[in-house]
Amino acid sequence: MENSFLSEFKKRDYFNQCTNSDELEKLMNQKKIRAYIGFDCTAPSLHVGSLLQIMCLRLLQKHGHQPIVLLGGGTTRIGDPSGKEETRKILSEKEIEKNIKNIEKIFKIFLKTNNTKLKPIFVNNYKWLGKLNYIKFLREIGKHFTINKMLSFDSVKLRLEREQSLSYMEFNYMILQAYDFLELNKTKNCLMQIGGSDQWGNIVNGVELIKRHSSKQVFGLTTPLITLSSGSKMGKTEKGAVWLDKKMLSSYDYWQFWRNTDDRDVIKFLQMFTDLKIEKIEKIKDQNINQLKILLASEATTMLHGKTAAQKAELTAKNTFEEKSIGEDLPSVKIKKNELINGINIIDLVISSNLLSSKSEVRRMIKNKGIKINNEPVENEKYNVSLNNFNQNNFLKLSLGKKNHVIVKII
RNA sequence: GGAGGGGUUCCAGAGCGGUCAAAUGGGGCGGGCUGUAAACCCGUUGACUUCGGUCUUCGAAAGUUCGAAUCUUUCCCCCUCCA
Repeated sequence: MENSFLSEFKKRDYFNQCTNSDELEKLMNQKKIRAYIGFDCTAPSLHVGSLLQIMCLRLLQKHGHQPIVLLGGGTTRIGDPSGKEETRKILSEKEIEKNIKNIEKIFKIFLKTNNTKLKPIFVNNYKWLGKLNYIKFLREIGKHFTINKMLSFDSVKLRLEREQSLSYMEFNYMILQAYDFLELNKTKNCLMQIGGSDQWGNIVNGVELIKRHSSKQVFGLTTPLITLSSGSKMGKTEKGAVWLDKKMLSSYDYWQFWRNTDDRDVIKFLQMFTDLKIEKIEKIKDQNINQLKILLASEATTMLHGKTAAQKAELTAKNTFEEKSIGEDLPSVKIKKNELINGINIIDLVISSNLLSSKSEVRRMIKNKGIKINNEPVENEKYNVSLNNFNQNNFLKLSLGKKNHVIVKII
């Protein structure tokens, strides 16, 4: 019989590779298991690039399996060479600890549950990696790895082929990740590791290490690398990374990110990043594409920021784009009434509203008709904004291009 | 350790004494078209400006020169070949 978790995993296009599909299927049909994914803690938050992995953990939960979230305080101190062309900067201990705390919050939102048996288990590998004894480690763990094989892994091979230096420290990363899996297997009875396709090598190492060291069978499962139809990487926009954190990216901007999905990616994203049933998506997939984008945006935003925030974002978007009026969820800046008596230069207003940071750029935008006040392009950089520009509610809409709007309020 | 090649604006990559804030391509941004999409077309892409200019940029520092991204010296970093 086909396993429900794996079957949905595949239907939603999360599946890339598995170390042993048949056996895993048997196991997951027999009992509920624990599986883990490791996350990098180099940034103060995660961004959409990690969302697929988070969704995998949600899916585990949905099918009654318990997720383990490994926040790699230890491995972040080393740096994964997979897919990296260069050694990346090493963060201070303090920064890493701070990042871990912050990232944990994200998981508590996505993996919220009342069932204590399914609550995510948080582990920090610094706890065990931090106190490793080098000699003991080499004898117990190191002996299971051959250099010959390690050299053949893409993460290492590519770096060497390109003749980019790979430090001994980074070279050890894969061993440490394998050791993490072993440790989690021993202490938490973790039977599976999931990861992006770039983690395949690292995951396989863990599976093999456990087989050799403990003679147990565990599994590895990877998700595909999501490529956008436009060819670029998922999760980057003009404004930078799409963070999964209100403080770093507002719920409105998050909603907008999904709303602006390329037509060709909409169905795929509905499958991957919403909880909508596959059958339902199948049914609605020929509906108006813009309606589907709104659905996608609202579903994705609800999951992270809650229903209220999602509705607010949707309403604001409707007001802003369809009715060209003002939505309350738009960012706002306040301005003192007495400053307006003599008028404020348009350039200064744009700068103080944080739409742009350089005056030259504002001038350029004005030349290109990219700055608008209440939907009217500003024609001259010497334009003065005065009380006349505000509506009866003391609001004014200041726009940069079509998508960036700020409400200016008089106080 | 020896011999060569190189470090240029977000990236790739030209320039090799003045006409260089630096070709070209990519990316970004803005405008047009549209559907807050894609494709396409146009503009723009160091900062400040009283729009005359001014200031800071071509690995770092010092020097030659009226004048340097371009020449010299020292230093730092990367690559190729030899040992």
